[in-house]
Amino acid sequence: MSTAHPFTNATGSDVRVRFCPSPTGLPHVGLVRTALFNWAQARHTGGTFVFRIEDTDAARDSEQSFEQIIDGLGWLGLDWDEGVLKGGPDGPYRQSQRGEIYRDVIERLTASGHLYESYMTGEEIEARNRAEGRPVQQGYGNWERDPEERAQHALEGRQPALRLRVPDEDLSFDDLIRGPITFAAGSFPDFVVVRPGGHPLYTLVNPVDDALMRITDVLRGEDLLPSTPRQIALYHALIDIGVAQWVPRFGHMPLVLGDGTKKLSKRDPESNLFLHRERGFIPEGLLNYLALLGWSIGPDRDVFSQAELAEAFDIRNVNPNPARFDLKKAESINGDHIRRLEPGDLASRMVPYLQVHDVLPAEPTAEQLALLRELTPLVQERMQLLGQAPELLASFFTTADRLDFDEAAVAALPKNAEEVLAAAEVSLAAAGEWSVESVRAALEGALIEELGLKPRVAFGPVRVATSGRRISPPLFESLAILGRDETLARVRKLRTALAA
RNA sequence: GGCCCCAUCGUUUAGCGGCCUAGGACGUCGCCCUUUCACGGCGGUAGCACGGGUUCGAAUCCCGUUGGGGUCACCA
Repeated sequence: MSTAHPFTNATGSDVRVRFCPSPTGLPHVGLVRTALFNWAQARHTGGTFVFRIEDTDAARDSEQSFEQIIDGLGWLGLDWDEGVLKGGPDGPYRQSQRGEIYRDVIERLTASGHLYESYMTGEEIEARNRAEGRPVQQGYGNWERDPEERAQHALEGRQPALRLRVPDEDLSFDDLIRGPITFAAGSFPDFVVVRPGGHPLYTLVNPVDDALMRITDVLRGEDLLPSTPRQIALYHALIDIGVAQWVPRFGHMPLVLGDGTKKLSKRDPESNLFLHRERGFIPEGLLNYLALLGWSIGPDRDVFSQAELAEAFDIRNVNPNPARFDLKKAESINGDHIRRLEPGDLASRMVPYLQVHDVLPAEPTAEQLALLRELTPLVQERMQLLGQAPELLASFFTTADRLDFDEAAVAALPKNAEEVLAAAEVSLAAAGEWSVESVRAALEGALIEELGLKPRVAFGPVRVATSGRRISPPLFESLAILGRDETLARVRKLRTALAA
């Protein structure tokens, strides 16, 4: 490796990483994982996290997608130090606003002979490969390095693209995750960096911005590994003209796979960040699970906070194997994090989910919020997703006359359900002060002791009557919260329904 | 096809030459707790792809095979 083109050896607070998505489509989990690992590396080293937007493809980029990415990062609590919406010394941070900067670099690269004009179209390249008996997949043959070749096409008055003249030497780098990797000289041809008409491409602007923003560690998906030697070649050119001082380190993170063996596709619903949010993942849980895709905080442990992640994370400990997105495990981790929340916090987080399902109105009353807070401990241990809250809690925010009984739950009731309910009604009506203990005493006395029923048979009908469901929060606690009148009304309602 | 990457239970991960008769978690199965569902507890199931080396000793190092994946745009 030539000493003229050194790699960086930055450590600690000199580390600079970046996240630079292209705003095309919905944020997906692979994108989030990339952001997360970059964030974690910056926070762990005490370095700087730069957030840049690569919107150089007007045909595919959208403002909506940009806003969704901002929304997603904000929701997850992945904050950046320099970049979009925040500013910094190297702005602007949207590539669509950096045209002047690229024009200048392109001019200097051309003047120094690193770029040359290329007039051949894709069809011409293919035709020539066929004519010369080369495999078409080999692509461009660097023919226009020869000024005479160029001149022929130029005469036709065409606009040239610009290609980087790649060095005729092996290109190696020490991948932070995979170790030493070498690409042999000649394994890729001179590539286009500027379209005819002057529009710069990703192949140029990505390394140029990384250089200008003095990025030290490029952490990205494994799918970009094959393009790394091209970027290093460009870096060498940028060092030659004084735009860059060194080549960054690279770390290629394993791909996130879908159900099969294939990369998680954007079409796959499991890849959609917002779908997970809608289903009730909390940021703590999703972040924790995503971190587990390729990384581990240590043996015998897999539930941790974002702060603990930052404390322990090191990109060099990331496992190079591709990892499958396992929704079951993700939900389990999420459930663990829900259990870690303060009840008051959990209650507030459930509100939007309850509103979507009309369990709560857009403007809940203080009484409703207090009731929700009171109910939270009853459901906290039986949820993996916030989206499960409406099903569990709906019956507490309605009245007997509007309560619906789940058909399957009613159908599964024992034959003597009506008799059970009658006994329950009498005993509950006669119970003294209404409390968890008095409700328990009344029901156990009437159903277990007097009727001699098994608890399962005894309490099932009462549960269905009061919650409308087969599954509910703990029964006695639920009844205590519902109150005597409401409880009795519901028991009577189910009795009537069964008698009909 | 060329180039490149990867290879431990179904999944994910620990393991960085002896601590491994390979550990954890999710899943799954059984049991306990229990008024449902959960939570929790206990126990079971199941893995180093294969073949050569190197070494006193290999899941760990090297080579090969096989398998999987990525990438080969005037997209990013």
